[in-house]
Amino acid sequence: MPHELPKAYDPAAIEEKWAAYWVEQNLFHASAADATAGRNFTLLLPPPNVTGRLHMGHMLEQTEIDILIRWHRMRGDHTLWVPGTDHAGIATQLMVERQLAEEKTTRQQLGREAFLERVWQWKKEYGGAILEQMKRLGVSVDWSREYFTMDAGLSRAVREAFVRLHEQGLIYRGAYIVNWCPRCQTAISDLEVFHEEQHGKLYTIPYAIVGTDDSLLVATTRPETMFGDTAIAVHPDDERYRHLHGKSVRVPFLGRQIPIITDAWVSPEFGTGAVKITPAHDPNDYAMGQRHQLPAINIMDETAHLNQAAGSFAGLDRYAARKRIVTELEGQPGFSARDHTNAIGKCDRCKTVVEPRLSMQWFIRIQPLADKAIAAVAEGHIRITPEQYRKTYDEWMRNIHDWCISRQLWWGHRIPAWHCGGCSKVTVARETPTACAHCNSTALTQETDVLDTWFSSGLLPMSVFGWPEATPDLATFYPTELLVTGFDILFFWVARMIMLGCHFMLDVPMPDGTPRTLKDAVPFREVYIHALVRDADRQKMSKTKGNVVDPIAIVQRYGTDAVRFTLASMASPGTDIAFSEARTEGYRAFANKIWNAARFLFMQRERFLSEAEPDRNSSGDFLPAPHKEWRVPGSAAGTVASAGELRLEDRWIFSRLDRTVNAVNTALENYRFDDAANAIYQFFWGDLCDWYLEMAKLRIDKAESDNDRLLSYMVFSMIFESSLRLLSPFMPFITEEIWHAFYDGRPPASSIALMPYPVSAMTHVDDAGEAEMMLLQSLIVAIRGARKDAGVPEREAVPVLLCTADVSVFQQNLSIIQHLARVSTLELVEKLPEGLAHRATPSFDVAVVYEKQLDAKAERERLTKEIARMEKEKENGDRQLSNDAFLAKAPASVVDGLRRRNAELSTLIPRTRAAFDALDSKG
RNA sequence: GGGCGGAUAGCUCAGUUGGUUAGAGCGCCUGCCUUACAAGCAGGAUGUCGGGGGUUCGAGUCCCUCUCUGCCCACCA
Repeated sequence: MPHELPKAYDPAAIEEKWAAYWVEQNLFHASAADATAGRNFTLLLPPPNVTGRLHMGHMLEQTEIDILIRWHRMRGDHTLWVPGTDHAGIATQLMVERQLAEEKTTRQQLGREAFLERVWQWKKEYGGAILEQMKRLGVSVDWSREYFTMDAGLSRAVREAFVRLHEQGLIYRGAYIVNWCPRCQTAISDLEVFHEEQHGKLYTIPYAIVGTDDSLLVATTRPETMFGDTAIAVHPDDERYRHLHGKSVRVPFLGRQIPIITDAWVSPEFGTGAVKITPAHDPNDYAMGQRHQLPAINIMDETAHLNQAAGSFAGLDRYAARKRIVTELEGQPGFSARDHTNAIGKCDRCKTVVEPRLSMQWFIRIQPLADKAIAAVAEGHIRITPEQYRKTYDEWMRNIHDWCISRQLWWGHRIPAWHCGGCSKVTVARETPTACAHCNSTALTQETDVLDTWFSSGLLPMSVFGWPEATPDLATFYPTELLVTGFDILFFWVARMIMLGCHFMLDVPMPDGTPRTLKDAVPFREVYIHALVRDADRQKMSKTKGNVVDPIAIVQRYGTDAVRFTLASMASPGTDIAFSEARTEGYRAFANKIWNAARFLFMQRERFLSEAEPDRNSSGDFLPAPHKEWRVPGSAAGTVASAGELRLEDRWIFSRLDRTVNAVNTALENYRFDDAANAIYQFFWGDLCDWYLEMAKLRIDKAESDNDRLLSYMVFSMIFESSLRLLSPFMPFITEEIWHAFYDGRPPASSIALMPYPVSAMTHVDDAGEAEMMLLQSLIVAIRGARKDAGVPEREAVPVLLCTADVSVFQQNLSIIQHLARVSTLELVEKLPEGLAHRATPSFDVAVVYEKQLDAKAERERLTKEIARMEKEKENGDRQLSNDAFLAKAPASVVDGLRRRNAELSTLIPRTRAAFDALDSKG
């Protein structure tokens, strides 16, 4: 019995049930086969790392996506949301390595094969956690399409992409200086390095000049790299060093001779104006080494310990070496150290200081890809919202460097390249080759490096639909419509998807066989960058600060719907979200409000013998014609209209709903989740519950006719049902529960999520009705206020005197006024007597008759303020209206509005003043 | 070093192309257990819209400048 809903809403009691129901029913499955009607709305979930636990950022992202997805689905679009997880190379390997460390072993001891087995095992055991958490949030993804970036199909796509890029000459291998993480023992891309200001020292070190007793002072922050020095550079125009051009110096400790060279890159102002050049350990030095054909001496191993090239310093860690060098140089003439702050690069994953290191790596020649990616956005094939990020994207794309895609890890897609033992050349192939492509030797060993994780995720919009096969899925769902993601992976992921998608998909013909252009090669047509979720004090959430809010915990406390609504209502574009539990509490109260409105409805339902049974609403309009769509079983004419004339409040609430529906749809079109949420909130609570429901209550109790009773109940029913559908994308759980109860076991669909979303053509907007209702409301509010001033007990009905030019609206709605403002008699008078609690408005003056005197002091204060405010406003208005320039230039509507308001004020001010004087005379 | 954003009520934030009285939620004050809801109802207080200057008939909104504050990018040892 639905009307026996518990008094307070308990989300825990229903959410698990519906979450499971949605998954079991495979409710959100979409296939290429049923893409017949409506347009496609396809979207990829940014795949969380297998190592991940759900955090507030995920929840915001998924809430926003789910709102949009549910909205589109209800609007009749062919909607697909594809979930999956990312193998997250470094992060996952790190996780398992830690586990091994606890067992006092290492991956090296285990060996590659066994280690990978361990990782798969780990993945099987823990990798699904985040998806399980997502299920709890009720996100409407197509679970039957769940993927993992190392699945066979996706791995095949990775190999295919690699081979093709290689064939096209866009992948090359070579020894270049890269960012090396000595802890992870792998190369990482520029993006995986973050810079941090660090207080260090700038050392000045004397290098003996060959053939003289002098020395050249060289400034450096990294003395330990001196063993790899192959030159000292000065600016060609630096007069201080002109005499040294062409001379040599000796590297301290080693005595090795290196030339003094000139290069305009050197800035004479910094340090001593002489800079040591270490091509194997600094990107700038590397570039200079190239320009001057300098040798590069690698002095460190992969753990950043010095090697044989460092002479007696060999074996020392880079920092130990620095310390010893400084100790040994201290006291030497010319040596000095001063404080110096500079930004140093650290590994994104493990925070270890990155070592620039010369090593053999694989790269993508990025420019040709970047060109297409720039064009795709510039030509409007991809829209970026908020727009400010478009510039960021553009700037990054234009300054892009070749992408180092090889990683010296074990967990990941192994590079499909084989080294030949015979000719030592490389064979790149889709499947394991039997012989070297160059010399036919069979002595092949596969490349040990794996690919950057982002290489595979960059292919996802294609690969999840079967690329490189020309599958129906690829034809139907590519390009996806929208990508919703955080700013932090704009370059890592978004940019890569655009580059790879544009590059490869241009070669895939359109479903009708015509060649594909950039417009349809893009992986998505729109990118929406969502906000960052911070804590209530605007601090970034981080484990170290201990301020991380666990979404699941919050969800358990307040209900998923309340948390979702909180996030939506705070998600205004371009601003971070300060997540506050106080706000969530407020929306839990909102959920409770919805719940109780439902209880009210169900209670009333019991009172009607023949229940109103809403028909399925086929057109999607929330109420294109209520008298057609809603039948009353057993009634003669069987329509709402036949039950009686719609009253003012009925017309008004239809009008308000129509506006709200319009506002919500418009807001969602523009990603204004906040506007959408607020519009619904305001309508449901402020209009429907606070006013309509109260009016319906007394009509149902005391209506003059049975028809009118039924009518008010039915209107409330309809509005309520439409509100549920309107709310459903935001609060899927509670709306699902109540909606099923609403249909009492005979729902028109298996889920409210499959019902049409309310749309509005603004045909129910009733300006006159809204104006009349506003007048009625303002009278009720004025009486309530006056009652309060007079100290009337809450429940006591009192006589009220009203002075107004037009009494019709009040007359027609007398019973509403009497009940909502607790009025015993409403008497129309020419002039209000003095000394009563009183309110003046432009349209009427009203006073309550109550013997207890009002608090004259408080009343005087209130009126004084009121008069001052109005006088100031009038003054401003008068000034503007007497200004010819204003009259000439301002639009007529503004001038008219001001005139009208000023006219109101000129009657209001004296009336209010009279009330004030009346108080005065009473003492 | 370059770029982007923010500063509006005690707190967290809205405020469309400049246009009449700057809004919401939470918090606060007062009164109510009114048979949907005390997670509620009703009433109420609160702002020199960061400072200064300018454009305009009119500026929270546009321009300049200053202060404070986030964030991103960057190979100067």
